[in-house]
Amino acid sequence: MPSKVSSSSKDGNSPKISEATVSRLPAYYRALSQLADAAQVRVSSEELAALTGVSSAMLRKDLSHLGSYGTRGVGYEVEFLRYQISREMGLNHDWSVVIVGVGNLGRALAHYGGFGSRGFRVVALVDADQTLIGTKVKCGAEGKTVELLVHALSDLEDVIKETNARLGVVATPAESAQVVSDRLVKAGIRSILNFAPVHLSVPQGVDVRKVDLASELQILAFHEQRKAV
Amino acid sequence: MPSKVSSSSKDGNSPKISEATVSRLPAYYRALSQLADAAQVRVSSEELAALTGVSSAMLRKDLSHLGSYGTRGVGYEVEFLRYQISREMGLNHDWSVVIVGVGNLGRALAHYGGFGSRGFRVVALVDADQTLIGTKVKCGAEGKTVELLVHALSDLEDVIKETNARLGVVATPAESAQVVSDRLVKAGIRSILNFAPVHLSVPQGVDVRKVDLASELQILAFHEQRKAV
DNA sequence: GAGGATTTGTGCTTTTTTGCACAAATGTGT
DNA sequence: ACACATTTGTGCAAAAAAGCACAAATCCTC
Repeated sequence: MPSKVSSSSKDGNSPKISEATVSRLPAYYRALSQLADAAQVRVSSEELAALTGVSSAMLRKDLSHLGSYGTRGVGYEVEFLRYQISREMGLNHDWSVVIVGVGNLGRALAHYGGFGSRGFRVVALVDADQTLIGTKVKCGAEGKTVELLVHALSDLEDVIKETNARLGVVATPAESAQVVSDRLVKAGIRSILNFAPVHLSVPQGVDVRKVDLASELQILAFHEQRKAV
Repeated sequence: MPSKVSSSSKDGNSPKISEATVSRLPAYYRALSQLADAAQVRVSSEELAALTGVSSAMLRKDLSHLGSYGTRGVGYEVEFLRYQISREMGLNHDWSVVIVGVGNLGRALAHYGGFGSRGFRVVALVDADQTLIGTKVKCGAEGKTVELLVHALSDLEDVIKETNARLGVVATPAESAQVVSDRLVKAGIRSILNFAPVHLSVPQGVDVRKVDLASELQILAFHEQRKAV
């Protein structure tokens, strides 16, 4: 058999990048962005691994799943690798995000600059609270803030259709999270980031990622307790 | 060898609960709290698993690492199991938390009710911004809010000593996160929850958990892109 | 008090993830 | 042109996690 057969870079069937790898790609991407900002041209697996807190072997294996983008004896080109990761993760185009729940957390998320700078744009705010509906909330970090109108929860479907939102953020109290989630799914959203401290049950094909602040502290507390011998 | 040798419930050496199990205990604890609030007395592994989004077999194996707290043919007693988990995780006493960085996110965290209701108490706020230092910020959810003074970053060590804080939350911009982390460690903090989008390097013995909002959205975006066939 | 219906706890298997070590490929210097 | 220093990519081994299936223990009914 000759050296290469047909591993065309865009096979129909994706080569199944493992979940563990996917969860680390954002960190690599961020570190590469930092390096690019600092005008660094090349980076070794050792250096990039140190920046992201993984072992260099793991980093290389992770990257090898995307393709063979490094040069032996040299390293990786920062901009090129960054582009490849962003393409693989779908960050080369913007993603529209709808935030449901405009309490303290929802507002903080709307303000958060990290979203806008990484291909995410908050395009809609929704809440059930009558006293919030119709008010305007600043979105985005300093530099390019936009004011968004808070829509009624009853208009959720329309808002999603109009804004073409693909990602939904649930920042409501625990009690309403499941109901909101159901409506997001019914409106066509298939990717949900959940900040409410409850498990959301969704039909197959819908992804939910949960961020639970209290849980994180509890995990820390567990280890902290063990340290105190 | 006879059936049981000496598995006394409190061995000197902890029986090594796996990290994956630890990361799920908070979810079990929360679900049990809900059930307790609803005055439910018993729960089966099947029911509790459904509430937390894991398989019943996994739930049982997780719980078996803590001890044998269920009754075959019956299930688990809600209050008893809840207590056992809380004890194991060190939630039977309060943990003092210092939040560094009182921007949008830091304030949202301070407000967040989920902390207080689960054994965590925000006891100090610290920031480097001169215009924030000395101002007062409301802490805790509705019901029992407390106003806390924002201290100067330069007083970090004193504040930690006075308040006896054990857990540190980094909610600063990425640029300052590593410096803040170093100072937290130097002041004796060995458990850090990091919201800044950078990897913190800390000496051995210090735990860091990272919550990265943008990363979560990126992971969702990755899967969302794959769905679009 | 015996038999059947439940439901836990766990040994074993399978899958996933991590880690090691080294061959393959590149650049460099003489 | 050739030996040598680097650094990637990867096969293989080890460890961790998840899943299966069933024996052991309990309750309920008659």
